[in-house]
Amino acid sequence: MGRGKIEIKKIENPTNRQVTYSKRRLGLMKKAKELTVLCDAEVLIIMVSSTGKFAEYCSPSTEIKRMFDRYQQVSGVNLWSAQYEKMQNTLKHLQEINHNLRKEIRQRMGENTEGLAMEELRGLEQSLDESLKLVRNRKYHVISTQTDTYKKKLKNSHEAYRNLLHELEMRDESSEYVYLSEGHNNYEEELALANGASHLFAFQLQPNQPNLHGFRFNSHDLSLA
Amino acid sequence: MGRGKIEIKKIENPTNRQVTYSKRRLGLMKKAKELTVLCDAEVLIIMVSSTGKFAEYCSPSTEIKRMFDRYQQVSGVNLWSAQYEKMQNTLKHLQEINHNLRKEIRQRMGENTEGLAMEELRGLEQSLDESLKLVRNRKYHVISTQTDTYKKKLKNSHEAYRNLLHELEMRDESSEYVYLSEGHNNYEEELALANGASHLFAFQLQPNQPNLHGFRFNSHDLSLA
DNA sequence: AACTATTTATAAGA
DNA sequence: TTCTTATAAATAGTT
Repeated sequence: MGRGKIEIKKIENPTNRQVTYSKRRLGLMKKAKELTVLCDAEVLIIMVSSTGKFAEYCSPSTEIKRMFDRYQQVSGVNLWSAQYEKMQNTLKHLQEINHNLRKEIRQRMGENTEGLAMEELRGLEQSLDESLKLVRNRKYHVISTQTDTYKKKLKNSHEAYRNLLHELEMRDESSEYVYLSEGHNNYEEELALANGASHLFAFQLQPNQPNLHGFRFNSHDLSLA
Repeated sequence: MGRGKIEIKKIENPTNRQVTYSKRRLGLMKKAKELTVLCDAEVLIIMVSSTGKFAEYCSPSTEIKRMFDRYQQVSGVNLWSAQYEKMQNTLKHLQEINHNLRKEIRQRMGENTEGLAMEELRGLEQSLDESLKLVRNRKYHVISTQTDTYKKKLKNSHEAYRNLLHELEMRDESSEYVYLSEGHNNYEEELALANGASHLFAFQLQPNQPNLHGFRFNSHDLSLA
């Protein structure tokens, strides 16, 4: 349809090719629009020229995403299958690991041990025994550190107090204010009060007894997966 | 381009519309093919008729998926961002949970306890103590069950053996075969042999000593995430 | 589905 | 690029 008939094969002259592309691209778009209107159809065209230029036509009231979704359904080709499957696998793997971790925690809490063989039970017992020792060591370390700190603090305030008292006595021997220190010479009692954590000492006295009315170590939330 | 000029508006007669759709669909395809060949371009057409029939054209050497990916890049529209983000969030959530679970396991193994407060340490210690008791109970239960089983087995075979021996003696008082039973009257030894698990007894004798050269309870693989 | 009068698209040239 | 125009191609209405 032009001044002369042409053979349908690649136009070698790049300029000619470009010109023809422009003209025919517009022609194709026009035809697509007409089809859309005349026949109440949905049309999606995506084009890339040999120079890499994009062009698209999408019939009004048609969403590209929806079009592709429907295309996927009809063709049975899943365009995202690669990415999707990859992510799905990662997800599955994570959930599996998660499950195993929860299982291990449960076993380390002494639950679900029915399926364990004798050797595994022995291993678990040994591991728990070692862990308990480590935690106790850590606890004693924290206790001693805290105690030292409070002892020093108390000693310092005691000294400051004595100095102050001494100074007052020196300054005003006939003062009406009398500071009585006898009632406060119980060192342990003052230490506990300064500490503000009386249970800490109760704990020190019976370090292996479970604290039935105090804090309990909670498992992390096991709600997901 | 026909016997008469037509207005570009929806063809109300359904039969006519369908016929026109068929004709023009083929025309559009042909144009697309020609464009592809003449201009060395890539073309993708997806069509849906008003009756819901799908049709597609995709230039050779063009993959729909690749075309679509490129389209996304150019248009900047991420067509499956919703899905993708949702999965990404799930992944992130799972990894977080995973991290917390590992942290709990490490703490239950007595590691990474530096960050724990006094109360948490006490709770952890108590939990480990309870768990250890549970595991030991379970172990003793397994041991006693196994031991009972083997004792019964051994008793049965012993009886069977005695019966056999007795029968032989009755049948043939002058037999050349003499069964000596003295060497096998060590009950404990036979039990251990029947058990096939001599370490089990070693373990029974010192149930609280770590087994330094035997099985160790292993943590699950912590390689991922 | 085939025909064909007519409209439409476009190749080549300006 | 855009316009022009001769001509090829597409197709509306008919059979």
